[in-house]
Amino acid sequence: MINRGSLSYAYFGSGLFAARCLELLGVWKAPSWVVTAPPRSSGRGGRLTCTPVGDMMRRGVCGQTPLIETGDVSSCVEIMDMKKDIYVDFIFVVDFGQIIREPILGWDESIGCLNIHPSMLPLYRGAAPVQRALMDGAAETGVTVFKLARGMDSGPVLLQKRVEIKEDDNYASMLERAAWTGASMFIEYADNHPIGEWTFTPQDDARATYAPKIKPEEERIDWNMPAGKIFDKIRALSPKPGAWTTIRGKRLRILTANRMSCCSCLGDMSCGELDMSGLYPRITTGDGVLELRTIQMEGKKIQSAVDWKNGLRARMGECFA
RNA sequence: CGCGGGGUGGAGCAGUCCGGUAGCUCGUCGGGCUCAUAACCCGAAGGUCACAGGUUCGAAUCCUGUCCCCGCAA
Repeated sequence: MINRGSLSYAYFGSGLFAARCLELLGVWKAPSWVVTAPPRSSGRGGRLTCTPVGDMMRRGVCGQTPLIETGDVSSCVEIMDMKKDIYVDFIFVVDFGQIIREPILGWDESIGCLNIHPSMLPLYRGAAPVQRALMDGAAETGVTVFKLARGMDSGPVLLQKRVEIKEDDNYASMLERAAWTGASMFIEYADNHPIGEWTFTPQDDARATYAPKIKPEEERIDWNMPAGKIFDKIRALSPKPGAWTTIRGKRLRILTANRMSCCSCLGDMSCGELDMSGLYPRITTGDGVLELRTIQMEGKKIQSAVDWKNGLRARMGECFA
């Protein structure tokens, strides 16, 4: 049974994950209207920058779909008017960045607000579920479609699916896989189940864990940590905002690295010390050795660690700080 | 007008302060050594030093303007 023609939804989203989910859902069925955060002064020179969702809408990915940009959904008159003018069966709230309160939370003539969250709720509730799962070195995470309730990411679950985390995955690749999995899962369900038959299962709050936003100080690498932990941090923050260290007083971002399988015994080298003898630079950690693959020096473009090494004119025993 | 770094042979960089025949690591091509090699040795090609103007006997280097790339902070 396909009821593709009868479903309608509004879409509230701001970030990258929101933009990607919207893109995928839009192929299936375009939203009736979209809400995102307003452009804000950002980036070099403080120019106005749209959210990824706002940017996407401006590029015409959703055709002429109306777009509302507001920093305060709860008291946004345009949203109230839109809701009156264009009926929707539910609202998707994805990676939106604002807490949904009354009156919008109470707009549940049919379904209310649905959220796509890239984790196996009740695990990793909060702002940075993908990054936290990667940082924890998890072998899998998931994606959940649930109904918004008052507590953060605590509402009853409609759909849920596991997503594998591979050794070479990072934040970007996991975000993509979660968006793809979440959107396909939802589309398949919606195409085969009339909205009246959608069933929700409460979360087990006792099992809940939290994934707080990444704080800037967490982005710095402590070379005294074991190689595995550092590796996970690099993946979790790659490509943005990037885990970093410093050398010669400048910031060096590490986008990709490898754990060295065997030769984790570089004699008496100290933590953070560089070994430039191989093709790729290697660095000693608290436990084991990491091989740098892709880096970015402050003020420079992203480059292969090989290129960086070639131009570095490295001295013996140089260290990251 | 938020702060700052950078644009030099195919790649990454040094040289710029104190103007004077363009250098390093790597790659490419040719040759050699080797059972062999991403290893080693020898050799070669390849650059309007972002662009425009100015100062000068002479500018990658000093002055002025333009374009492009990037980091930080918000």
